Amino acid sequence: MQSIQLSEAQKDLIERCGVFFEQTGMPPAESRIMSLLVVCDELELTFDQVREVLMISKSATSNAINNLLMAQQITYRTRLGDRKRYFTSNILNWEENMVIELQKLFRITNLLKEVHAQRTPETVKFNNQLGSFIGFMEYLHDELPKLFQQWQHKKNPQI
Amino acid sequence: MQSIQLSEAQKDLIERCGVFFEQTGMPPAESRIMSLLVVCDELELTFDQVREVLMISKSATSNAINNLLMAQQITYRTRLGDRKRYFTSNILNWEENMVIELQKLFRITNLLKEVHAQRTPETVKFNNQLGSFIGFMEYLHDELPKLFQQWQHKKNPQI
DNA sequence: AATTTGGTTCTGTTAATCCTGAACCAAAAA
DNA sequence: TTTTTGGTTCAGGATTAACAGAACCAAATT
Repeated sequence: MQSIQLSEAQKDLIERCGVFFEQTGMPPAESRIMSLLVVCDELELTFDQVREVLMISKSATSNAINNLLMAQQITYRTRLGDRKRYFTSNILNWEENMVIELQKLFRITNLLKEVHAQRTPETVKFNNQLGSFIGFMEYLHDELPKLFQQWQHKKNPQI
Repeated sequence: MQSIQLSEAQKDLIERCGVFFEQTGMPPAESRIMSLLVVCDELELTFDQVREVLMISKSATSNAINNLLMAQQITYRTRLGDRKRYFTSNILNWEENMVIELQKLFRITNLLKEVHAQRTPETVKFNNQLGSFIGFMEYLHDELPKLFQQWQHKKNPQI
């Protein structure tokens, strides 16, 4: 098995990115795998390369990888005549990811609409402020896709 | 102690909003307090009202409230000649909150810049895509405040 | 001075998370 | 047919999180 090497700087960066992902609620092993796949020189790593360089057990590696696959955070490809899977970070498919994250964010808007609808009419100011917040969320929901298109156009003016 | 009443619809809504907050990484008790304070008819609740209606212990209430205060998710006011604190949701100060959330989001941009800076020059396409992602995050960082201003202007055209 | 109020802090329990190591398995290779 | 490869699944173990209950405390009230 071709084991991979990391510089001290890379190891440090993986740990720090790992902490970031942990702070977003991702478990430690998954967080490090995410980080490893963007930091290391190799574009794709096998199960065993991940396991070895991160020094985690096979079962932890298996579960973490499968969770990341299900969460669409990583992908893999295969090669003809080779049973191994070659895993890559999905961070560069960030357009899709961002859409998913935004959908999550806007779930709160729907809940807040329910809250707004059931509130006592007594608290006029509170209700108005809540309505205003909901309004802004809906504004964002409409405008963010446009912002994305503008950015694409700025990058590729010919389109 | 003036204990508060909730309709069945309100109880259900509190649980569902609570689950939403839990999914963002907030502990159960804190999640329910957050939800209670936007759903219930009263604009402000005391320590004991929260404790009683949510059926949690004094210590759990104390810790949850103090965590929410530190995280700026709730606030309280006091009344002259009254030792109790009256807690309110800070969700309507969402402008500030959104700025804080965005700062968190952009912490990943800084990490990704470090990743980009240390990457092997061999992987040209990957590096370019990473650079492109960073570019979009920085674009968002610049444009989101403008979007917010546009919305305010749309709401209050006289300003 | 004793009690009540409005909490905080400490200790212990339960429950959940995250991991290891071992057993296991199917497909491929020897 | 046996062994190796590339994993998965299962049975615990360690750590951490979240809460309850009780003791505690200072300020105010009686």
